[in-house]
Amino acid sequence: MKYQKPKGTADILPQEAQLWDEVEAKSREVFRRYRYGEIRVPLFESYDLYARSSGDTSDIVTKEMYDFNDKGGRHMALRPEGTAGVVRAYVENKLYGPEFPKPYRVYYMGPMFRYERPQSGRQREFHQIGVEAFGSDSPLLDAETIQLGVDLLHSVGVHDLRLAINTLGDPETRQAYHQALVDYFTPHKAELSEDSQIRLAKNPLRILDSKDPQDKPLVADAPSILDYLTPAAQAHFSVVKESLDKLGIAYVVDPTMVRGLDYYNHTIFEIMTTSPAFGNKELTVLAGGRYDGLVEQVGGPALPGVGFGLGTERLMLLVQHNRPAEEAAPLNVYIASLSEPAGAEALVLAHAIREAGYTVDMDFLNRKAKSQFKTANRENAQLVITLGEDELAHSAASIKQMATGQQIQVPFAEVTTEFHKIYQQLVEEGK
RNA sequence: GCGGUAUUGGUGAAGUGGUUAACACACCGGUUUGUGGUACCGGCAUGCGUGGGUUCGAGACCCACAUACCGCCCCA
Repeated sequence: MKYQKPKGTADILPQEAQLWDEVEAKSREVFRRYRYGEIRVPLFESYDLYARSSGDTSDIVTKEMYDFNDKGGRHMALRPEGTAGVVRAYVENKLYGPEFPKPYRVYYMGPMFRYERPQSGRQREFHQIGVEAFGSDSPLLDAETIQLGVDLLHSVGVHDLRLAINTLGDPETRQAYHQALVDYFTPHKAELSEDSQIRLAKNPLRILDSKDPQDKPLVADAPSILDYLTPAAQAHFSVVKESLDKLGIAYVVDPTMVRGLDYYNHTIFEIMTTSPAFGNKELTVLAGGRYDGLVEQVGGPALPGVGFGLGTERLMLLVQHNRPAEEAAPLNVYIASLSEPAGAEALVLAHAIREAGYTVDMDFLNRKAKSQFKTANRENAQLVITLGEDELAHSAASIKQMATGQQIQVPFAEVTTEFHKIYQQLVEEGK
């Protein structure tokens, strides 16, 4: 084969695209109710924007960025996640201005890119649906955002969710906890896995997330961030938990949960689900958190933000798995034509019937009547219009109702102007 | 980035170095005039991911590369 799709990309073919369309439509409806507006930002931005916002030591930056130099020598990167670009747009368009509501709420959906080894539910080009809300540091907004995520998943028929939350506290908390981890792990450095020894120097928080059995006993006894929260961070987290309780949203606090991006602080959360679609493994389908300080870091005012991103491919696996295979939408009319002049007439009638709002297809391969009927049958056609010598001679179409086999003659003029009546008479009343 | 497994028509695949790459499904056509199903008949890979090599002979063996899947790292 001469050309193959780039590694880690996928073609979404019409049948599947229809499902995407439905999921996106349902998402939009949920966002509308929460007063989120759509924002469309570039698929690529300056490399520095992502590098600085995600954190220089994050894996996304150090090994997963899909970056390139453009013809003008600018160092660009395809977006590895949605938040940075949205924050940039928020700042650049001064959406923090007094004329805009706070929180300022936006959602996006589209492709993201990470240069990594593909696996199932994990590609180099993948899609996310995400939301961001700027300008409020209220823990109630954290809770609302989580509720939005849950609603979103419910709306597309995904239940059986497990919500895990944690807090990374404020900068003061993080710094104290970082130090505590270093103090705890350093004496045991030799007992840590090779990966975790590197993490200890780069990002000790990540050790908590290690799946290496060698690290597990040490991680189990590691200090918990919950013991290092400043009173303010403590208070914030308490309100988030109380709000979730009040909303009746079940959750577990997982003090070892961390994020791949450095900009998070305070509340972070993941919604996971176990499904045969994932080989019965538990996978995170939606994740997010608060990122106070990011707007400022990108050059805007010191305004807080909170949001989440959900992996569309993973969601699609779930939705596909839950849904029974539905039969194709019926074709209203197929036009069989038996000669070239008949084909030309078919084109005219097809247009008129489409104008009337019906779906129409016809033959473009000059096939025999029998073959055309076979195709009509396979396409689940309700009516077949046959155009041959007789029909052209009398300027009247033969219209056959496929379910009953009944066939009638109708003048072309009537087909063109009164198709709605004909359809009702043949299809709807026939039921 | 590291490790493992795989790659044969539109699809599912058989093929364990030796003639024309099995079988099935799908699709297309036919069984005399312009009508759907079934049945029957016929057609449908000069080629086995790509490029090299070994051999008298390669879809089968070797090497490299590409891609997919699984695991690690990490993550949506």
